[in-house]
Amino acid sequence: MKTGQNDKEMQLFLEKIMAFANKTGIAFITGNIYGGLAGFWDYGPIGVEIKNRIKDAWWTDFVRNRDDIVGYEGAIITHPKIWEASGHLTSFNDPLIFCQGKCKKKHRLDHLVEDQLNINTENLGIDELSKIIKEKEVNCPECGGNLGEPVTFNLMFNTHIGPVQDSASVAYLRPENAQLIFSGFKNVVDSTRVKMPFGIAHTGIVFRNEISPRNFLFRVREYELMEFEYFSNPEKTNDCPDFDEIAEYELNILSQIEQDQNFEEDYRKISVGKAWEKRIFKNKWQAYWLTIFIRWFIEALGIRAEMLRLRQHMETELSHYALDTWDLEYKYPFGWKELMGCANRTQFDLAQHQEFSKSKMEFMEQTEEGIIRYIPYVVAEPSVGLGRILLTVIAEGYTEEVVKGRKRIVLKIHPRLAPYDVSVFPLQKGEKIFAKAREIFENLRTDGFIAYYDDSGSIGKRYRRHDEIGTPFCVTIDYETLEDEQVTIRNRDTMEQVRIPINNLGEELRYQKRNYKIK
RNA sequence: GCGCUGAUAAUCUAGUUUGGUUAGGAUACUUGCCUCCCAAGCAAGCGACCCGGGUUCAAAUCCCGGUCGGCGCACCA
Repeated sequence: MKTGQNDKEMQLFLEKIMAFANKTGIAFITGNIYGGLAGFWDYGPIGVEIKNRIKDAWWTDFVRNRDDIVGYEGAIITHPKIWEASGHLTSFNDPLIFCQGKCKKKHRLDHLVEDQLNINTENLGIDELSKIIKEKEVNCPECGGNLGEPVTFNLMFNTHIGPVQDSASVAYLRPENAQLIFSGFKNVVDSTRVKMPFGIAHTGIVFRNEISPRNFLFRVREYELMEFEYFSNPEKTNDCPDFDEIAEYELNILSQIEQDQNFEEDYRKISVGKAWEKRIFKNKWQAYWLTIFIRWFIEALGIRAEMLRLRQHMETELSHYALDTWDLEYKYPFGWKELMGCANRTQFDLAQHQEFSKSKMEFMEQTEEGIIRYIPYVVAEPSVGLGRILLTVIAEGYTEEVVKGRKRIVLKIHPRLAPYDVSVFPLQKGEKIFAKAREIFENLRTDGFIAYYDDSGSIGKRYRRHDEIGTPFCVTIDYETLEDEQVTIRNRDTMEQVRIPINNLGEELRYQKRNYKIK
């Protein structure tokens, strides 16, 4: 990670991005007229467009355009039993105790009892733990101070169903979407003709009562997750027919090995095929999906390859349900951080739901030997926060250039993600030229483009305004247009202009959008 | 959540040390004039001391509490 002066620069960059997002109508802290609410964000007119287009790109590429993934959307307020089965009710409820002495530090009550007294705490509740601490007169391990009364730290938001608020009416706002996919698994299997292996995709808002929200849109308490669970026959978890097609793809990797060795570089380069041969990945499908997503971020969203890496979780880092987890990390202004997570969740969740609900979670498959039944195995769970992609896309795209001695701010984002496809300007004032420009603008809209019309200020000012929000193309109508039926297309990144017949306009814009390359 | 630190218009900022005039400037935005292929110029307009309490004749300025941000620690199923 960078140090010294660079740290300062990076920090200033994040602050610049936040001010930029505010100025251009991308994102605002919610309730800011009342001072703001930490960890919750509102999206403005430009932000909501970019956000929706990112979501649309994801859904189009991973659900609509694939034969092996179907969609699902669960309820936000969830059946409480789901979180008992998933383990969230125990692992999201941490018993904590605060030092009342000098250091004021916070300790996990269960860890304290385990470390200090060597007692297994697995089945002990907060009251029992508290009693043990008092009986054995355990003090703060940091400063020896007295410990106060324990509190429960619940990372799930809860609410009550119905007007009576008692313990029987408690329900939780979902902290992840995955459990809605698992608990709805039978619904999908029974209502559609899915064949193994296949995925169930889900997008939607989740709620986590994070302790300290930080870094703009990065760590927040309410955010939209886009993910799918990819299921396989547990006997065939490495049967990945398309793997060979991507085997040569070069990945930036920081596996457990490099982290154990305190590897000095940010990552090591290796092809996914070689990494699989060396069993750096534990599952072939997981390697496949991680590669597909790396490629998606680079090619479909325009993120620079050197800003992305795959980092494997250390054994101690793994969640209770995961066999192996990889983070797809982006080099944010505040360091390498998770953009997407991809866990191998095994059969854990479906088995849990089978046990708790008494419903069979088995999948029936017709094979040459006859019908076999099994609990499907989740080989990969690519799960990504929409807000984090938005932050990444803005951080990647935000560019300052000097043009003729003046600063030009350009949001160089992929045209597929831009809030407007095209903006239409009449070059001069005049009724005829306005009418022509309006006509072209309306035709572009009819033709399926998200278009904007602007006739205020100088032409240069209009270009700059659209550079800032990332509009990739501006079409200018001048007096000659009225004679020769030609218009000028101006490119956001290069500022170059081409003059083409109006009849070819839609086709040309579509071509340029499809073939867009970020330098 | 703890510690350090900060908060002046949509944005950037002067003023806060040492309380005292109508809180100054730049950018952006709106309107008009002029110009028309890269934020030109001129004129006018719009717009702020984070919230609450205290001290004082008087608070943007001093004190206390809160909110929000940044950094460090902790947390990140």
